[in-house]
Amino acid sequence: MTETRLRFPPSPTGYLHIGGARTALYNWLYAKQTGGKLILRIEDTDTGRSTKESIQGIIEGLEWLGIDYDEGPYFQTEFEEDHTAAAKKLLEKGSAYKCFCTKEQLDAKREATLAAKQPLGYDRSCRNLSAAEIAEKEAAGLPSVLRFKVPARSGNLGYDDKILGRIESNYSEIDDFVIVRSNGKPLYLLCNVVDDIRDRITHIIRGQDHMTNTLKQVLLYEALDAPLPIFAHMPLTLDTKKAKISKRSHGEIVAVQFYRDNGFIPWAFNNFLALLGWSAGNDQEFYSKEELIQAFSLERINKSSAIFNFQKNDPKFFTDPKAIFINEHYLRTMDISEIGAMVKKELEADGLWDEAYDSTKKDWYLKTLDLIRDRFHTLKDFTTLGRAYFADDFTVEPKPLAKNVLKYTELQQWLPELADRYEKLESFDIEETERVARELADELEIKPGIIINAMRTVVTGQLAGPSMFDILVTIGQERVIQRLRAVGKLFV
RNA sequence: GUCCCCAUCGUCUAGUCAGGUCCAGGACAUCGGCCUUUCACGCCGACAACACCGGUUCGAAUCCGGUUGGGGACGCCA
Repeated sequence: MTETRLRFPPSPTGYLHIGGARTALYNWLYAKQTGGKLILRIEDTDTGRSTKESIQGIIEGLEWLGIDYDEGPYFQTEFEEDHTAAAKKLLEKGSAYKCFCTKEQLDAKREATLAAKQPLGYDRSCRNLSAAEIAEKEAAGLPSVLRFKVPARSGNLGYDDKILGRIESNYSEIDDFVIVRSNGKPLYLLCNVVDDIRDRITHIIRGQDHMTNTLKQVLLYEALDAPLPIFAHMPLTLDTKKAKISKRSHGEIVAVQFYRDNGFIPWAFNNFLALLGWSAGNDQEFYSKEELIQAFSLERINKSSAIFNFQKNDPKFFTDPKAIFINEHYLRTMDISEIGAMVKKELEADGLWDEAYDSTKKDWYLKTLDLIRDRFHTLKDFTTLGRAYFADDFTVEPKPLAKNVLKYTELQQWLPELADRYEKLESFDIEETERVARELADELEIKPGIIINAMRTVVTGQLAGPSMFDILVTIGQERVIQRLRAVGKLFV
């Protein structure tokens, strides 16, 4: 059996978005599963729209996701000779012809046919120009494009799609498409096929928006005497209004980079993406990398498009709730040292990182993360909601401040009193801190909850968190005492 | 307009190819409850779908036809 060879060919006209990332992921999964190769090819022939930043963004995005490739990145513009040679071959063998129709003429015709509600498409007026006519036009200096000559056959052209099944269309429906611009630059339809032939691509997994291209490209493979690869057209990702997701209309929320910058765990995001349009046929929803590679299959990719379920300005979910749910799952179940490495980057970025967390305080660091990670949603939460564990300059949130502190002015005496008692403790552990706090509440004849909730607010700034006495021990005697004594400044 | 593709809870989906075990299963979200010093987690429960109409059949989510709906493509973009 020959080696499977897949490719991911983004056009660098914007950042890597979730649809592209999913396409890359599916190609990657299939390559891994079959022991094949994945090739990254940057399709930059649209020089007007391609940008360096975009290329960089795509490469970084793939790297963050952990989608690695075996060859490339290749750049399509570097293979212009191949494309031109193929165009020449097609012209010489009569599979293509020169067309002298100008853009203006074509635009006018298109409008007319549209108005007449006729099928759009080139009217083939240059298809049967004689050699003399062509020579005459060229002598007059008229520019021309090269068009592919769709074979004059009756019946249907088709191919077997791995996801959709047999796809067919009548030859009469296929347009004589342009393969070379008037400036001599070959176009996508041709370049893409020439590159795939050269790169010996065996499987093309791409979006359903390419289906009409595929019919044309099947003809190109035939004309170029190349074997046809296996095609698989994936469902598209749509927004909640069922419109195709695009960089332009949705903004950063559909960019892979957004998820990196908002504290997603890379594999969690892949896991989410994999399930958006594919399932193994059972109820499993969390997959390790190895499990997913093993379980993945082209045949089980859904035919119908999937909706990326995010609501603009949703106060509770900043993106698809399921994506967040999956991220939370990994956040709580991954090996704590792996979490530690990821949180390290967040702490570093915020200037909260202490080198000792990698050495003498490593044990404390990992235990603390383990203690607080249960109620977090993203990696970002460690430096925001969890700031009080790593620094003294955390903010006290208004809600718990009002509810748990300001409501009881006596706390200005009670908490310092508790601090004094804590200072005398020889063993600052869970049992002792709890005993002392409850004892004080008893003496004051108040509910322990008042003391405990006030403490939570003063010590962590948060309304909610882990068990209070776990927190005290984690934050440490000295810091706890300081924070309890400073309660007064919250009342001003 | 023309061609192509698709159609199960709000969302992701299982079940469709090989019709009965499906008055349709799971997950997220939502809403209740339990647990709890808080909030989460966890657990328990509720809500919620076979687009419609015909046909085939003893029997249809499943097969066939049509309708409707949605999407995609129709560039000297990729």
